[in-house]
Amino acid sequence: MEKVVATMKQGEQTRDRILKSANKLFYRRGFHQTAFSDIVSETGLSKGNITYHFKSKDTILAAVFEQRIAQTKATLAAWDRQYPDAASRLNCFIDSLLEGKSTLTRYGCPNATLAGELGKQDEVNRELSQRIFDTIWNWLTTQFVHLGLSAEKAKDSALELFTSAQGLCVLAHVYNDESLFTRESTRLKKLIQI
Amino acid sequence: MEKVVATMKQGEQTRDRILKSANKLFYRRGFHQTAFSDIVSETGLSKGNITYHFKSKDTILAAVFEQRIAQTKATLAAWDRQYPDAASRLNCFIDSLLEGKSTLTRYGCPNATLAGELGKQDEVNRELSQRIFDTIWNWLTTQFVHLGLSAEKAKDSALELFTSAQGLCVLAHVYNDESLFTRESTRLKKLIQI
DNA sequence: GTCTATATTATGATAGAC
DNA sequence: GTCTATCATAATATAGAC
Repeated sequence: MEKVVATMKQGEQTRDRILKSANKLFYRRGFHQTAFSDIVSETGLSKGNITYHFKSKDTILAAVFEQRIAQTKATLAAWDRQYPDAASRLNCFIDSLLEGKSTLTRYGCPNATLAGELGKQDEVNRELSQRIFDTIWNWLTTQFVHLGLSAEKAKDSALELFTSAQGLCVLAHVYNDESLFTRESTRLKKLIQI
Repeated sequence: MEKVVATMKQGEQTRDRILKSANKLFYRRGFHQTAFSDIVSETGLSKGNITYHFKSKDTILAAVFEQRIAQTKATLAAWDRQYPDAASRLNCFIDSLLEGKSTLTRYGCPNATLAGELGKQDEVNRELSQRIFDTIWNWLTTQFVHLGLSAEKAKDSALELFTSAQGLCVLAHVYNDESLFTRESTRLKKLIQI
């Protein structure tokens, strides 16, 4: 989970601030459309200071990926702690789409759009995206197993739910229409009725 | 449809050649990752000549969009002419995914990835992507109506099929695993059984 | 650790010869 | 209509003062 700011040293805080801003910008503008100067504006730090903490833009990207992977795992672990039953946990997944629908519509899925931009040529970045997707797919599969499905069937159900969610993000983004999320939520909820 | 090269004037042929190369590059590398010099290499033309036909990179992009919209309409119209029944036409849609699975896995859906890259800030480009998506969604809806569904239900079924296809493209791309297409094709085929 | 200033490249766009 | 050559700019990366 996220460190409490008060317990961080100054350099650590700065590093964290850079990462937060970069993550936001890479999501909202895209990686290549985010210039170094954008990160300067967003953080309020100097270019030199940012370079002190990350020697290149690619280094920032790698750190952003690591942060996203950790964040994804943390979120899923929190749901696991909060809800003892798989049905409620799967509900969390769908509800998180509905709660984030406004942003997801405006900018698409953060992981899919970044993967789409970076995965075309760079194999390394594609694999980092894959790690995030794998974390989610495995977690979904585990929940369906808890609902009583076989390993095989659970993975299929997880795939169906995951692809539906991703497809929904794509269409909502292209149409700039967040009502697609509520419109399809009924069907999504049906997928978790076992 | 595409003009026959023999009937084109020289300038028209050049213009067409630029468009074809740019479309390919924008798909495989992304718009911002495609430099002017890449189009020069791909076409074998000089930079000056390309500029003569399109005054800027954005002008090329706009023309690529128009070409894609026309191409999408042409493909769907061809299926309409070739197959009298809606079931066969919907089969064409699914089969086209399977036939293109290798490229779709490598680079994602050409329209979704371009929309993901360009739709984040530029409203105009998002709307051009939307026109392509709308062409497809409307066509799918029409087919489901022909199968006997009400206008409302047909649009829902079309949405489910379309989102599934898009989600599939996202996951296959991230996982670099084209077998996901064959794996999910059974479920997709079920969606067109009315 | 943080800043300002500079170097280096590469990109999109233009000018002008043929 | 097509080419070569050049310009202006914007972006990443680096150097060095405080």
